[in-house]
Amino acid sequence: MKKKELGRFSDASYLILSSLSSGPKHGYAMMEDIRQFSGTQLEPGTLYGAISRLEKQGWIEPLPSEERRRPYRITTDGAAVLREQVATLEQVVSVAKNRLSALEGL
Amino acid sequence: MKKKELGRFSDASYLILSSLSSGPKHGYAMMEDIRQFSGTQLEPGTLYGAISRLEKQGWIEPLPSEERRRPYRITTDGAAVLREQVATLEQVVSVAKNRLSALEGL
DNA sequence: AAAATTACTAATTTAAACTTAATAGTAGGG
DNA sequence: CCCTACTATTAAGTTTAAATTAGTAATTTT
Repeated sequence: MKKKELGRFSDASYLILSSLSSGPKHGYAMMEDIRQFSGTQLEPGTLYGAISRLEKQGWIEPLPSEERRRPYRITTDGAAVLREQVATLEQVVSVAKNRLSALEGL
Repeated sequence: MKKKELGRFSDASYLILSSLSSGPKHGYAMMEDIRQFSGTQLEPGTLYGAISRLEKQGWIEPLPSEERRRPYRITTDGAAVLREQVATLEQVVSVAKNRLSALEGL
């Protein structure tokens, strides 16, 4: 997929941004949250890999860590990117739903 | 991302299935269609790679080729998988929208 | 105290996506 | 009728993300 301004934008990325848009969380808490609202179980390798990429891009930022937890919050840029992504997804979902409902039989 | 029953399910995959749910198309026509309804320009490597994976999984199937075109149509299985995916995406989009609207300032 | 859960790190493998280029047929305009 | 642009696919090489798995260690629960 090509998304000129945004670079790659994976499932894991927008799930994490969605999770952080209800407030700062550390990795493990995101895992739980994402599993609950999306049914997707992100494995540690996927989750923490995506987290460090998002941090590098400036879409999330770390907060002072508590004990052994490393909490993050979404940045202004991250929220903007998520808003854009959500708008696109909404559009795609609506097209897919319309087309599927017109599919005879299948 | 893990999706036990479905295996990987990429952006390119559901864009192609969405495209084919308005009727059979060959690769190039999918490219055009997808660009129009999603704003995503799938490059040939991505598109034809995803097509052959979808065929292998039985979610799309080839029709007799016309001239130099290789048209495909979505299968019953493919439609079922897309329906499921769309339902999940709808759920995720709705959560993200709610959370974003509650994000003060950002 | 043992077991389960929390929380993250790390390494390897697999597979997808990006990029780019090559190929070749077809159509339209000057 | 030749040149260009568009149509349509194949192919190759590189990069990156994701899956898988294992390991560590602290905390909580039983």
